[in-house]
Amino acid sequence: MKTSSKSVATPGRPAADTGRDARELLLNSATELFAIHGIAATTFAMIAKSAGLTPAMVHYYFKDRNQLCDAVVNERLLRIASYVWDPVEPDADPAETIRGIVDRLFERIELMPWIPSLWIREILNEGGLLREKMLPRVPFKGAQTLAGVVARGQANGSLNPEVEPLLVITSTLGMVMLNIAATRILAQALHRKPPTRRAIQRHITGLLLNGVCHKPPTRSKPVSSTKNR
Amino acid sequence: MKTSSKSVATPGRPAADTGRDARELLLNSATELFAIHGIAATTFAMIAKSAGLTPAMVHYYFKDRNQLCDAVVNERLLRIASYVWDPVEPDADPAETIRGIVDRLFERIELMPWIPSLWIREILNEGGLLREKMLPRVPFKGAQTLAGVVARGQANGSLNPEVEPLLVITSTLGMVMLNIAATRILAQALHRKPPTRRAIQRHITGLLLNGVCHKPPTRSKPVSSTKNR
Amino acid sequence: MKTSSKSVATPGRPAADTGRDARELLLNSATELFAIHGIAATTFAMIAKSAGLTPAMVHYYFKDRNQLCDAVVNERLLRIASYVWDPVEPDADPAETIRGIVDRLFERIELMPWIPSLWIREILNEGGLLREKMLPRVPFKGAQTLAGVVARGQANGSLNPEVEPLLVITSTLGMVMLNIAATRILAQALHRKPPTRRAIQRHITGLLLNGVCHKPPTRSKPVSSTKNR
Amino acid sequence: MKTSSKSVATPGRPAADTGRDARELLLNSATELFAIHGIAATTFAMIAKSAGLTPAMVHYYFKDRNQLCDAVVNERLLRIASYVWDPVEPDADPAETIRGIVDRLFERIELMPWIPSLWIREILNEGGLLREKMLPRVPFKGAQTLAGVVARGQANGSLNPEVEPLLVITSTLGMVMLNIAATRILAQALHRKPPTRRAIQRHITGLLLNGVCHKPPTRSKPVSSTKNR
DNA sequence: TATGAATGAGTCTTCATTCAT
DNA sequence: CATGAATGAAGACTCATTCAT
Repeated sequence: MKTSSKSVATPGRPAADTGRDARELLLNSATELFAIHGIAATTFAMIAKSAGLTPAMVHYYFKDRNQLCDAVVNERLLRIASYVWDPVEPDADPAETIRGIVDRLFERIELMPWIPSLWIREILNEGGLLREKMLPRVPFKGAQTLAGVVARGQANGSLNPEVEPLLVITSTLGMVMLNIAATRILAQALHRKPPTRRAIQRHITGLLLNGVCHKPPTRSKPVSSTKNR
Repeated sequence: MKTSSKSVATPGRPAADTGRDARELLLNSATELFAIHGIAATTFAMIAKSAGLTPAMVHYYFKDRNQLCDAVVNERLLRIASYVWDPVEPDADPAETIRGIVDRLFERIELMPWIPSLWIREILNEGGLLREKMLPRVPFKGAQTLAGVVARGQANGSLNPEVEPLLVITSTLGMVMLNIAATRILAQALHRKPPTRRAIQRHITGLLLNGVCHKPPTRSKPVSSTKNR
Repeated sequence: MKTSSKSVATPGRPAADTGRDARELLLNSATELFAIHGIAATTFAMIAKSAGLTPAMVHYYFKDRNQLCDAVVNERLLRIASYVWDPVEPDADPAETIRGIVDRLFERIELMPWIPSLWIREILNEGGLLREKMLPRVPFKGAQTLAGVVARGQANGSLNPEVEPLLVITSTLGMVMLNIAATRILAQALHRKPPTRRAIQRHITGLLLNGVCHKPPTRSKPVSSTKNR
Repeated sequence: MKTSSKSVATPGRPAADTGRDARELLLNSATELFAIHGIAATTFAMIAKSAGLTPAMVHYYFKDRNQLCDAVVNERLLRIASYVWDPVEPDADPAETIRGIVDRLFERIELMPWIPSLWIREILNEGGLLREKMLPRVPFKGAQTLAGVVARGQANGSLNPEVEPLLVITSTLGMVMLNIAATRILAQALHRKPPTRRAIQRHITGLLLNGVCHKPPTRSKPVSSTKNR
């Protein structure tokens, strides 16, 4: 479902929370359009039209573009970040940790396909308009934990020593976002049919684990630990 | 005269005499601003101001934004693509091939730091405004050759079988672009000093070669050097 | 409210309450300025100023110049054309038919003095900007009926055989439009006082009927009157 | 030929009067474009392009649009006016006088097809940009002579008394200009083939003479007195 | 809560005009 | 004589924002 907080139309109170619905609708439209066209190039009119409402409503609920961005960060992006990073544990196996991050990220992207575009455009990118909003609020504990896990593994001698622990964070996130974002265009350019999502996931996990962990992990278990949903 | 003072231009970049030719100046400004703010959000006034000229000059030389984009593609991006991909050979060693691509790309980015941003924003990204202009013109032979090299290596049993040959293309490019783009923000967020460019390059090469090639390549030679082109 | 105060509008003209509705005001201003300066030379600023509004309002109601022209055609010109041509009957007397057209046209021009200029400039003229919009929508049945009436009269031997039935259409319309448009300039150039509208009408009717009908019509009734419609 | 004063390339003097040629070329282009698009809507760039020269050249020869208009009036329009009106004689037969004017006008239009459009648009029309330039310079003696001839004929009782002598001037000019201008559009709208120029001329002469002169003139002689060239 | 009207500021674009060459 | 470069001024058009209803 798109709007997680959609009212259940309590009988008796005809449309008391119509407003919340409209707000969610607009926020969804905004997020998707931000991903496709970029934040700066998305007009209030586009958002309103896509939500079947008027531009004045966008202004009514979000005041201006800046506060709309705040809403996207708080009510969409931060939740995703928590979902992905919070389960990371300091004492876990490096391979399992990375695999878990990749799996959870894939899972979220399946639900919200705008994630890679928006992340690449407006967070990763220099000049991205959500960068400064996200930075102070992202739960970096998870990310730092990952870096720590890798560093310790390298100290053990069990991980690829050329890898930079800090960059494992960006490489992991980026590998997922980027390959998903690039798949369609690549297949189209080369006139081949695009790899399935499952193949992409296997590629990423295989490449990352192999690349970071020096020796290929045991591959007895299936690609995804979350039962490849 | 316009052409008399034009130097013999390094591919992908006008040259040492930047500042002589208004057109080149504008094209440089445009390219850099496109990378930072995105094409749609970059106004002619911004470009002109950054080049120390008037907005009308932008129209004088490029007519409209579309043709300005054409110029960016033809006179900047395509040259870079050729430089990176053209040397790829069908019978080469997979590891050396990947290492070469990474090295050449790093080299270009050193010269033109706007490359990762622009590539991510406007080519890779869905809705990117240079996508449709680049696609039909990119020299895909090099990219396909890489995929072929990897596939053959997999058939040999010498390469990681989980890797998808097609995605090695995006993973290689992306790994470079993305880690460079993300490095600054990551260090800033975590309050550590950013990895050196050399460390980044070692990380990427190490991760990729290890990830793709199953066994780490001989590491007798230094990670990478710009002299091996 | 926009519609509640709208009067029952004389055809071809919004109504008595001009000034209430910004759209009507703008359309009136536009039509008049189009007649005086030509469509291409009339700026939105001119229209807005003449209506006491802002240029942005023109865009608000009409989007662009093309749609403004559509409105002029649909809400002004076509109504006039219908008013003038619809009453033409196939079995009527040629003289009475022509007289009727002239009279109705004069009547409309009295109300909307911009008609001749606009018609000449933007419909009649090669390159006129309303030509292509009007052509497919004008009620040509009336015009063709006139041509038929004339042709039949010529077959009878009762009308001037040198006259070309098709050109009677343009000659009738043109004679009116043109003499009205030219009167002021002519008098001014020759330093005489301009003929009255009534004298112009008598001149046109007399010249046309005499010219087309071979023998002067009975002149017992006054040249023309607006009561015979 | 288009350029009446085109240099004959005197042998020995390679291109001394190239300039005159360019000027004539530009003046021709300007005149034609003025007729089609209107003066205000014709840019220097359009004129230059149509003449195969640069916009700066237009400025070089004519300084600004106003002086370009002066040139059109002095070097084109006034000559035509003289040609048409100068031969009018005070004691001539009214019918012959009108016929002569029509014939000479047709003759000029055959050579310079832009005449009707330009005359209608920019002289006849209220707001026409050549109006004020032509007015004080037109040889009105001819026109006034025509009016006098008609008035005297009416006093004799030999001409249609309903006709206004002053308006015979405009009606005559206008009948020609307008029917020529309207013919193509009319035929196109009604899906019939347009009348030949000869049919148009017969229609006009027949209508005018019959209309003004009360009794049809003897039609023993051919339509045009100038041997219908 | 919702909207249509209204607008000022800003962007793209065109154009006449100037000027150095 | 001729041109390409350059620009200020102005036009079309967009858009976020305000406001009355």
